[in-house]
Amino acid sequence: MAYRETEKMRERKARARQNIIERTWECVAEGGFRSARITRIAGLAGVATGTIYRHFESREDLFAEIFRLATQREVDKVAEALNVYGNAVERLDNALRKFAQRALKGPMKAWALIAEPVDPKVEEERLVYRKAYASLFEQAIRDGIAEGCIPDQNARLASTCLVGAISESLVGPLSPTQTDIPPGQDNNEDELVNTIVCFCIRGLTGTRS
Amino acid sequence: MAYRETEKMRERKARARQNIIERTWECVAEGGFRSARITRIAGLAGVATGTIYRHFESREDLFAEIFRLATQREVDKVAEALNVYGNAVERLDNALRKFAQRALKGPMKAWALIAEPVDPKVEEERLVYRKAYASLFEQAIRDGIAEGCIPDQNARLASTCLVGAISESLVGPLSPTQTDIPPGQDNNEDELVNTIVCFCIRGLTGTRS
Amino acid sequence: MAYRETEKMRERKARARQNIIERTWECVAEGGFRSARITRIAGLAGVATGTIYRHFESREDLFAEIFRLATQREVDKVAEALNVYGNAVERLDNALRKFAQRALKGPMKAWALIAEPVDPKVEEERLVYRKAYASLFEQAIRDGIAEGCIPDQNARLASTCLVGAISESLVGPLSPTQTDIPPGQDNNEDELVNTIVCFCIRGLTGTRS
Amino acid sequence: MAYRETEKMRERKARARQNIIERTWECVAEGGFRSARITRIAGLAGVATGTIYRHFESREDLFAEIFRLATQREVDKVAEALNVYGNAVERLDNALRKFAQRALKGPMKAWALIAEPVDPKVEEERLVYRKAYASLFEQAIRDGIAEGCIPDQNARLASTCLVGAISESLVGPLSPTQTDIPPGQDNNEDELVNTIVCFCIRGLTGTRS
DNA sequence: AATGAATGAGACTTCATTCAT
DNA sequence: TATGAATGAAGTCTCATTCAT
Repeated sequence: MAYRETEKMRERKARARQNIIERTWECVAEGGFRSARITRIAGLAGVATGTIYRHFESREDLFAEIFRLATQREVDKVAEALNVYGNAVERLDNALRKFAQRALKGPMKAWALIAEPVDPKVEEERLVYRKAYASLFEQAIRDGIAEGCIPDQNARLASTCLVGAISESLVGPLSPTQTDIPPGQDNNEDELVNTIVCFCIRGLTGTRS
Repeated sequence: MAYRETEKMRERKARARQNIIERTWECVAEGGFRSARITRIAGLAGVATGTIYRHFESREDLFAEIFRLATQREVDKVAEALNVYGNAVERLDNALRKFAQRALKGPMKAWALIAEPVDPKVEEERLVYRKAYASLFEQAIRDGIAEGCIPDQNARLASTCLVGAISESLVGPLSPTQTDIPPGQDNNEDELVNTIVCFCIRGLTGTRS
Repeated sequence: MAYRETEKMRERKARARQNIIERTWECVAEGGFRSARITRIAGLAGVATGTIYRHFESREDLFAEIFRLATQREVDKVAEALNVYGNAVERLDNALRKFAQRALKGPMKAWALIAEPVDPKVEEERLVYRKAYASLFEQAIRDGIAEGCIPDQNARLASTCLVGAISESLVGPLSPTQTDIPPGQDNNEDELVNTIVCFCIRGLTGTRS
Repeated sequence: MAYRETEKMRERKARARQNIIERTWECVAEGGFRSARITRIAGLAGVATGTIYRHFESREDLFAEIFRLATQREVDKVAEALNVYGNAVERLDNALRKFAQRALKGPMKAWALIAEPVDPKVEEERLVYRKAYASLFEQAIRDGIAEGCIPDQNARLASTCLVGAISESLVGPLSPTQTDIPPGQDNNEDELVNTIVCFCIRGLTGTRS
């Protein structure tokens, strides 16, 4: 019979691609981009290595795509969290909390997106990502300055401080090698997030929240 | 006499070892640990690759040693900066400024010590390093709380936030991909350091400094 | 009616095959056999790669067929050019000129047919092709010897020399790497053809034409 | 004991390199550059693949070196053959004969040097090689014109014809697939060389030698 | 009969480490 | 003790061919 079920095949192909993407993201979640081998990804996805190359031009391109997708998801979440009802400080508080919570859930993923050294094409995506974050926070800070709830300051630099404080505070300390921190009240995730966000908000506003 | 010979040899060996260490640190300053090749290190040091292995068990061990030494130097600087006359906030301000300035002078070094992904043995050293920093800042924060110039808070977590905010703010923004930030007042190194340190101090104290 | 259907299908199939052949020859004209990818041929022909394999057993078989057809065309041209009115030398002069001119018009094609290294099955076809040429020229040379306008000699070997001299003189010098020959009178195509053909005729006749 | 026998090792290394070169040339003699695999070369040489890369930057560089060496040998032989006592025609006759005889001894080698499509770096060497040949023959032809034993003509073009006629006449017909030409007087190597060289000389001089 | 996604062997290359000298 | 040539596992990528649809 003729090959008419193009639709079905297209779907199947899309599924295969999606599968590769998900398996790749799994690998990245395990050890970052650098240690995600094409052979391992193919193995996990249950396809031949060549198949990866039918869906993506190169390892770098695959990673760039993964990065783009994961990043978009994160930025969207932050944008959404900034979009609640309230003044700028409240909205920033909400967004920072969201950002921190998500990073805590997948530290290696967060690290891969934020700090892992990557190839040029992926780094290019990261630049876009950083700019997206910077823009979001920066605008919210500007709003706060206009509203009078945040003192006048260099909004751009401040937004970088926010991302930095949270990233390192969460990603750094929680990286695999650091999970030996003795458990206790201090390690309670909620308190961790709370403390960091308070630090950030105070850093911005200069007031005890 | 035989003893003198041995003495001489020991000294010579120590010099060789020191030389390898210094050349390795140079390589790391260029491109981080990952891109520091044994062959290049040997080349710079003017010895054979095999000689490296007479002084260090493996590349990883060499790097761990490098890390340990570099780290100690940094921690010492911060400790020294914390040791000035003044109240806790002033001392922390001084230390954070020192930390930020040093990171700015050698961003790649700072990145290698703070954020570059490294092999387990090196990561182990990093943990020690983080703890050393944490301890120093933590103690200063506790002092501040006791003095009443810093509000009561989780000192350990706060110290992590400090390191994180500064690291990412400096190492991140100054990484190669971010050098396209348009030059201007904002890029002035002093202002950069100033802004970040203020953010940190406010984050700690909750007051506009 | 069933028969008519079959007839129509046969025709359609023949057209598809012809299309594949023409597109393949285009690819060969671009970069020779070696760089003619099945995927590219299929793309140009507007069919799937699998379809190629419905018409030809393998890439090698496809190339062998292409070679056979192209070759036949060339040999026919030479045969035709040898078939003019005149003595053997004049007829050979005419044929060599034709041969040279055609090679000049499509150097890559000529190179693919004459000199490109190819797989066994294609090489087999090349043998046939060479023999066809040899036979044509050989017969003309024999005619010339009989007519007395060409001195007695090994006609078969002489015919090989003719093909060789022209092929290399045209295909070799016109290959991409040699296009840096400074332009001028020497590069005039007509003069080039003229010189080579004269060389060949002199080689045969031993007289200054 | 200290590593003092640098001389010995240098010699050994040179031998290893020489060995690789010879084994590579063997591979080329079997199937040309294209089919000479690094793994096979390493296997023949009895070394690891990595060893090849200690002596040569890349496969292409190795081939370029092989080409350079083989080429130099050939050009030297021709230069030497042109350097005998006699007039230009006699010297050319001698050189062409030498050239033809050598090509006959190793057709695949000759083909690899003359006509096989190769990577850019190797092609670059070929250009040098072609120029060297062209220069040698061209000068001899000019000498002949000056001496009056060769009629005035485009010496450069003529020299190309010579190389072409011989190359194709010998390399083409004698390639592996063509060895099924029935043996007989015609296939006698001496006669073959003789015929081709006569053809060439007549092509140049326009006289029956 | 046509499709084209999937296959997977095989090619080149890198570089930390070893060991005869 | 120092040397550095040699090692070889491991990585990415290509492309002719197959086969379920």
